[in-house]
Amino acid sequence: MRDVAKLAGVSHQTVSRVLNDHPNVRAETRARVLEAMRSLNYRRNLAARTLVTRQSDTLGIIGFETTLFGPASMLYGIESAARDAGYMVSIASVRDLDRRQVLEAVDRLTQHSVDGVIAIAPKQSVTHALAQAPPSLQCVAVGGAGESDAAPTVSIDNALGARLATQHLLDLGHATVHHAAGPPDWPESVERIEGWRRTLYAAGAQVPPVEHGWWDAESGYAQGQALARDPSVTAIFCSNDRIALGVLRALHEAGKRVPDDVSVVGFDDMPDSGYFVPPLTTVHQDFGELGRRSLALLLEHMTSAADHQPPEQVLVAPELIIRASSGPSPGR
Amino acid sequence: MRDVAKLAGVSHQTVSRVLNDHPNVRAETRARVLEAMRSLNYRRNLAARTLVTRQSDTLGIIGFETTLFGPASMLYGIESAARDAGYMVSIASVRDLDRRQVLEAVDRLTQHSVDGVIAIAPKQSVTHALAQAPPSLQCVAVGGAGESDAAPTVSIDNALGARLATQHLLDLGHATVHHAAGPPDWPESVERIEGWRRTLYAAGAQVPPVEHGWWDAESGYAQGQALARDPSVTAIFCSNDRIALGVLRALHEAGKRVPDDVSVVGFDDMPDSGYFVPPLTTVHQDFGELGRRSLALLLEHMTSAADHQPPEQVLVAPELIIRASSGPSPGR
DNA sequence: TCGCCCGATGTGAGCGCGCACAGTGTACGG
DNA sequence: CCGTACACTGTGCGCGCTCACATCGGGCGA
Repeated sequence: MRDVAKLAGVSHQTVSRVLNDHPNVRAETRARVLEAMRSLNYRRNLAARTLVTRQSDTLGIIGFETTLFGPASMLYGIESAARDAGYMVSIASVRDLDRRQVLEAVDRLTQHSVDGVIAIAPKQSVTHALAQAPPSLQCVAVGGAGESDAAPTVSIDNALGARLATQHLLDLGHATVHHAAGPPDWPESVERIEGWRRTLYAAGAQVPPVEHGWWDAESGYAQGQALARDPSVTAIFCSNDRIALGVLRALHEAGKRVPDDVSVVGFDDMPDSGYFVPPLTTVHQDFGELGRRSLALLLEHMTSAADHQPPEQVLVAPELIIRASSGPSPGR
Repeated sequence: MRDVAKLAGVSHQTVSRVLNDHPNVRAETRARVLEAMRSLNYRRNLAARTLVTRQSDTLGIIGFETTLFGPASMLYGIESAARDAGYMVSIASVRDLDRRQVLEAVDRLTQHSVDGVIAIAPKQSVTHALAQAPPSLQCVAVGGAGESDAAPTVSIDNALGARLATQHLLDLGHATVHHAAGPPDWPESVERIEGWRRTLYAAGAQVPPVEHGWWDAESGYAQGQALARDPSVTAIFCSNDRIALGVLRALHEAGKRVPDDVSVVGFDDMPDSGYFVPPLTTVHQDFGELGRRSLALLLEHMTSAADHQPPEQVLVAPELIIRASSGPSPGR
């Protein structure tokens, strides 16, 4: 920077002003400085800037299961929104969502002086842990938990999605809708169950028992095999597309035709779910939007850190995508 | 730090020594300093450290299509290996792989003074761009291109994978193997084609013409429809699992049974490919290993920056996973 | 004409660390 | 008894930048 100042014939402070777009610099001077910067191929040292301003223009992301499509998409959404806002992002992945690991991740990010943290946080333990973070650090949770008491949250309206799926199947004439659920300790899973249950209840339909599983096709396959044995099952709402994939295979192997004998609906709208056999009716989540909204929320909280509003909560509406896997009830 | 020094009754330098594990500190002194750090809840300011040491303990990752399973897995592999090695990672995603965007990403990372860069770089344009990065910045490319002239590279042995798949089908008695390829300008796709072609050639089998497509199921579906029309097709090697998914659907809709009429083999071993209908025989890539190896290679190059070895190239061997989608040739 | 204000620029300090070097005390051999 | 060696600790400095303040000069109203 000193070299630039010397070459442009100004003081280092004027260079700094040009760098930071201060208004009170004569246009000609600014041009001369810019020219000097270019010819010296100067780049400012952000570490020094961070040292004095105490802000790094870097955001931290606490990632969980980021190899899965949903989290990976959120990550991408956050990163690209952050770039547009002039922020860099650093990642701290977490193998499990227990308090210790989350706090450790927050700590690593803090050490590297991030200005804020977005946690991909499908379980409540994360928001709880986040509440223990230094209060000067703004945190936002994105992903799972609807009801957050600690941190501001952005999530999909899972209950709405479940309602859309369930109602769609009821409208097709199915007497009731069975559910292949995700893990019981994930709020996303729980909220989808609730949405499904309430919709059935509102329609006066019988509410079948729920089997829990993991989020993958293996679990869906197991649940599907059980459901295929029950002849009264004509419609299955699956808690995500991977589970639906397993259910589809189980039904196929049991000789049940989809959608003629049984209708299946998923959740997520994974990239290729339109090419399952048959193409899967599912609930589309806009993960990119989720990322963008969470970034916006974080930035908002960062600028107005003084006034302590109650933690906000943003819900993003999902959308039902109707494909071939759902059709009229066979009895109709 | 000054406060810690005061509380422990030592100088700031001694505190620094404790922080950096210098040997020449009396055990008792070290304990006193550590105690002071704990009681003041002291964390060292890494920005200041970076400023003086000129290294940030941060690595940059240039990401491309990180919502897909493969890149997302590499990202995760790199990140977790980096954490174990004491590094933080920052991400710079890139929408397209043209030189400008890649250089821009390198620039952003450089500004934030990363110590090295790993590029998830399935196309050669990236390694070329990487060569233009400041020579002080160590770069490693991971993912696609076998033949790199510029940067050290870690990639899957695509040709080997293709050979395993093709040979497997030939061994089952198929007269030849058709190929549903990926995009023609991706080295991964090209190398798989080459491996497939060479295997057929070595076996004296006829080499069918190749159709190119994108990496998704939609493209596989289109290719599959064309292949289903040709009664001589009994075996199809797909350039990835998503293409295979589309091919499976096309075959199913055309009334072809898998594997009775046509065998299908994929590439990637995506999480749920074992639950396709039927479960997909495929070539397993260890993306996590890829990430770890690339990190190791980068660190190696960073420590011995002086001696300019020719750019290394690491190949990771894939593995054939045999499932139900491949079986004996119907004519046999 | 004088004084005042404001835009444009320069000066010095210090952010929190690690490095080079200078000290201090203790042990040991001559 | 002194000198040397070594283990341990302290002192100043500067990394590159921004902030608060000082300075300078010209335009404008009284």
